[in-house]
Amino acid sequence: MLDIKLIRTQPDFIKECLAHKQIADGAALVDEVLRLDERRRTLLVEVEQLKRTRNEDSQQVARLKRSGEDATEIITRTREIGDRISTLDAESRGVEAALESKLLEIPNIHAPDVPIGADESENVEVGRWGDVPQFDFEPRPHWEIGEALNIIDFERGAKISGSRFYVLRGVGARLERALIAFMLDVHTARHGYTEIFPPFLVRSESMVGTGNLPKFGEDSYNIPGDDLWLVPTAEVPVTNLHRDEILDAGELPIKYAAYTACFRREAGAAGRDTRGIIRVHQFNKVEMVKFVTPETSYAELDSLRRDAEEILELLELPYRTVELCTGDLGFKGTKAYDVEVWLPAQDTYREISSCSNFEAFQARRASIRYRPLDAGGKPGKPEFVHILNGSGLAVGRTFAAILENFQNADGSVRIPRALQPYLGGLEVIEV
RNA sequence: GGAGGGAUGGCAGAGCGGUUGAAUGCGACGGUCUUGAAAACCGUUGAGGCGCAAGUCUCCGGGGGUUCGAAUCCCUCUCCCUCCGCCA
Repeated sequence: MLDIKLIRTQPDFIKECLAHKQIADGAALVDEVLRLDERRRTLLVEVEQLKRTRNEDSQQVARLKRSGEDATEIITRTREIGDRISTLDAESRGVEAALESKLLEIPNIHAPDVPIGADESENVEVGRWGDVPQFDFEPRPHWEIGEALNIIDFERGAKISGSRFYVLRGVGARLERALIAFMLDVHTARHGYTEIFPPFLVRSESMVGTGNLPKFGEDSYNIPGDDLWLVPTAEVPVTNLHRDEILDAGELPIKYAAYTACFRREAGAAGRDTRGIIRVHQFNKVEMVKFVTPETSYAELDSLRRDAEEILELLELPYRTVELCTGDLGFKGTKAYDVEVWLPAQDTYREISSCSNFEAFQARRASIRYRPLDAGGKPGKPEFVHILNGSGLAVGRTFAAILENFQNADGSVRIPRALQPYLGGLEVIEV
């Protein structure tokens, strides 16, 4: 959520930012917010004046009654004021609710240095690591390798749960578990994150806090009778850990790493990535979430991205990192990097981590603040923290990348050295 | 699932429907005293909206209601606790 004061004072700037984000009705949205905000403040002034009068009158009633005098006249008069207040309050609540819901639909604005662009084709590559493997045979896609090794079972996954579900078995199941443990170990032991194991079901409020509701409800699975949602990412429960809290400046930065399964309906993805485990309804992911002071958030974004990249380096997987242009930045971010792993069979890099700074966008929605210290070290007024998050990494896609990058001509797959201890020393997966 | 009890400021804990945004204690911060510290004493100490400001309004788990007036009464939701049932 954006600061209403910013919209009020710089509406044209906001409209321009929304246009860069390719938001078609951005200007109309801003105008509607301005209109509602104006109306809200007008009502507020009027109703507050009436309430003041009522408060004074009520105290007058109290005085009269105490001294045993008659108060019926003033009570009658105040009753009318009360009715007027009820009417205005009702209208005020309506306007307030409308304003709130509009505000929740307005995307975040981008940081000033983000490249302007229409879509992902205008993202800017900012780094590249590792040598793309050369094969003296035609590299096979991970779904073929996985089935041949009898570690991925698509058919039975579909039987049990439908399309875009799969089953891991044997070494496959263990590899998945190994990756999760490995990633969490690196982030906690080397990168200083605190491990969190959150609930996989969250309430609507939590989804609103991170920006997954009200606009993107179709993307997630909802449990209708219970107002619960299956987490689309650990970002949702972990960010909401500190909802409605005021943190001490000394606690920041707070860095959490959490594994969860992630559930996504992929409603708009019909026909895309239908094969393999790149795009499925349930996948595992280790997520990093940071709560930081505003001055440090862009430096924290850089280190967050590095923390994700280092996992790939330790796993010997080639990747590149792109900075998202305004058109690809999405709803919540001010600035974001995608880390993309090399997938030989697709002959391309595919997103395996997305690292974003949201500045105060989520903090404002979820009311997560901290108490800054002034020059003399005294605690001041609460301010919103900046929140960032990034995948570290998408486990299923890492699994696929390992199969494809380390495949041998005979169908076996080499296990990267860093992962071997997590697989009982296994060096190669063989048929 | 059934039966009860509860939710108040950073924490603990009062609060006959009428100067209660809220006693008191602890904590924190500032000061006095001290070579320094402790103790003692004094003072300060919630959040938000509108407003240039003075100020004003709102908030005692959330929402709604009764009333001239609600932390206090009523309804409802959420969460927590105790007992029973069920259960990995």
